[in-house]
Amino acid sequence: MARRFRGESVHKVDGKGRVSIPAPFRRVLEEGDPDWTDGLSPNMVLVYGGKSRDYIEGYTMHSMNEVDEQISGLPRGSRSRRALELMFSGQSVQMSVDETGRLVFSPKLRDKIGIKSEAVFVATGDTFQIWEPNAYDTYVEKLEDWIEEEVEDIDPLTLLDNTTLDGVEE
Amino acid sequence: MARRFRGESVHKVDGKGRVSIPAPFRRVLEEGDPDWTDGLSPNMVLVYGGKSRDYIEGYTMHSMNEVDEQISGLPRGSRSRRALELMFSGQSVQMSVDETGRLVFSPKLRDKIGIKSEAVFVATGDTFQIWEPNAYDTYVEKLEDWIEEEVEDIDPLTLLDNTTLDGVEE
DNA sequence: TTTATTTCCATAAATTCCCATGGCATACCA
DNA sequence: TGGTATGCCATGGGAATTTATGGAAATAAA
Repeated sequence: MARRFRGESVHKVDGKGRVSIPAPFRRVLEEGDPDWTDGLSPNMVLVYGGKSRDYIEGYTMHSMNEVDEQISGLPRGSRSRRALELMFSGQSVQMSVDETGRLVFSPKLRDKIGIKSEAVFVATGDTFQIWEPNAYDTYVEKLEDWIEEEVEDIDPLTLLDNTTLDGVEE
Repeated sequence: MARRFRGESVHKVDGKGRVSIPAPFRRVLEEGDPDWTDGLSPNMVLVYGGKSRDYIEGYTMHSMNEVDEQISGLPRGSRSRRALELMFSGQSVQMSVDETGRLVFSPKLRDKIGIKSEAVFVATGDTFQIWEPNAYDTYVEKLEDWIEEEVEDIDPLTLLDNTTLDGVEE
């Protein structure tokens, strides 16, 4: 069972676009890179596709391979396959974490989500997301409000019971 | 059936945020960590999400895996899934109990529930809660009052009969 | 040769690791 | 059966690492 990303934290983005990856995330990236060995810096993939997404998604090499394989399973030339290929092959970058645990956002990436001087890293299971802080706050607030009103009960886990498939919007 | 947490106790929080985990809880954490073996220190997860919660929730690795898997079962991108991911992946931390049986609360965690120099650990079945002592007292009082007035009967166990799931909002 | 990238040092603050001590229990023993 | 040993538990202190982050030097690109 692969280790999962967990936690959220904010990091500075300097003029060159350099950002520290939260240390615990690095451990997961290392474990998730089949080529990684001790002193090396792990590889990973950032997906910035998805027109309406206002975050970038980070994958371990392992998770990305899984996605790639699933896509390969779709009929060649089918619309869904092409769409997924565009997003996960085209609109993504493979990069390696540098010696000091940072990665570099190209201007393109920064523009995509409007990052200026800080970025938020948020775990979401076997991937993580990178947000512009304000956008993230807004997102969290909305989601929390929704939880409050949806879950009269104390425990959000009751959400697991609602088989109600509420719209997969956006 | 997995071993359950039981009991409540107060512990000092030092300047670095270190707190001893009640020894009996440690035994449960050990049993609940699939990777744990004899001399090792068990891993565990603290969940601090939930806007209106004024406590932090402790999970064994096992319980947390169960939750994670259930969440993975929800439709990708659905609102409930995102809400749960935010709370259980984003707003949580994995950590390991140290050699001396302690764990470390980051300032962020301490702020969340207002912990200063002491913390209360309370068992709640297969998870436990961590409270700021005063907040906990208040909570307990309210709950006891509620029991008094709601349960004319002498035995609280009669509550088991009421299938009525009325939320105990604080 | 200018601008943009990488690499390579530098460092303060945060976090982990290691060692230490007083209390309590329970086990052991003569 | 009074006393002593043994061991775990709660807590503290300080040293040793690891992070996060900045800046300069070295390379590559335009």
